Amino acid sequence: MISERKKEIITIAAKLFKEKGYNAVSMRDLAQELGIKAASLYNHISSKQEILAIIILEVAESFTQHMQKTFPKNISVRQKLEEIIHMHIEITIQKTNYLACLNNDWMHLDEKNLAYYIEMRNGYEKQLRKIISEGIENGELEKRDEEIILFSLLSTLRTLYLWYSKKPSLKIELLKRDLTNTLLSGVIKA
Amino acid sequence: MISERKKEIITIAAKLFKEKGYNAVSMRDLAQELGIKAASLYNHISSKQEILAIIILEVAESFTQHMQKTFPKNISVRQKLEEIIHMHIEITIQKTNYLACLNNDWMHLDEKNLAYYIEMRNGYEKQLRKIISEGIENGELEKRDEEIILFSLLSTLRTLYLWYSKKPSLKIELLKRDLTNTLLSGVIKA
DNA sequence: GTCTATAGGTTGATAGAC
DNA sequence: GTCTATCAACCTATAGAC
Repeated sequence: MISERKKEIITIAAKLFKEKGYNAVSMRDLAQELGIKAASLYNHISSKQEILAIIILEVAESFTQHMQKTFPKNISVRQKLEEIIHMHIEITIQKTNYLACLNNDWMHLDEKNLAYYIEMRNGYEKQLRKIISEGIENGELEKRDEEIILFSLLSTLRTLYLWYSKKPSLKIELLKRDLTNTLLSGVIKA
Repeated sequence: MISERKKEIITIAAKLFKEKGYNAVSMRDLAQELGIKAASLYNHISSKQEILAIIILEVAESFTQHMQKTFPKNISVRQKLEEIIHMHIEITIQKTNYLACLNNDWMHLDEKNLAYYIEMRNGYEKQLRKIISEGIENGELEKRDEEIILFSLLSTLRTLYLWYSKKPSLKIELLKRDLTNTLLSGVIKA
């Protein structure tokens, strides 16, 4: 069980990690933001590492679960890609700071959690790659290098948090519509 | 003037910063990689900050210069975007580690250099935004939110280094062709 | 559940010998 | 141009009082 106080610590930590990075945020910084002393943090968490692991693994597991729900569906490749894009947008909006930590500080996980994270990331990419190659084979997608399609899609989705947090006025429905169209159909008028 | 030894220090530093981030690399780590002691580094550089600033500003200035060359050209919007995409690909290949530092550690620049960097980045985005809105107005580009086009393009180009370094077998010409097509025309077959 | 005090280690950087 | 020795500041984490 995670207490309310622990959740609060993790939420604030994620905000600070997003701004300055895991290594540049000290336990004193974190404690100060909560209005307590650094030593008091250890009544709620066991280490700085634990905070990082909770943040990163929560988002990573969320992506994995959603992918495993979408992957086996009996729908077109286009529909699968749309679902995945919308899922990334929703997680970005709900977990902006967590996502920033995952992107910037995953390499600072300890050995065991790092291995688990990389396993999840590889699994996710593998399934998305399979959706793309299915689309190329059945003619839904253009014949292009599948790694280029995979990573140009993923890199936009993974760094969405960077500019979404600068444009909070952007309506979710507009974002979903225009980003999906841009990623799937490009920008040049036919 | 930058001596050969100083260049070597900066090159190795960029490699380490890419792997672990600026704050997780100590002067002792850097010295060890060069086969000397940490104190000896200070015969060549004045501070750890100086190394970071040289790395980041060099790439940032390079992007700015190229954009200022492309921006005023009397060519179509499509051609301008193609030129910018190719420029990003070339800088990514030539300066992979420098680019990683710029992306991950720009916020650790000191006050003065941070202001200069942000000024350059804002200027770059402003000019690219202008190219995009020109394209929407003259009908070359689809009518979409211009911020969405701007940042979906930029986020792929900015994080290209992440996966290019994992796929060094990828031929530059294939990358230029398929990435340009994917970004400009999408992936769905018409 | 928070505090003070502190252990034990690492950090960036300097002084001065060679 | 590199070394050893060292400093002051900072780090994560623990012990024990309240």
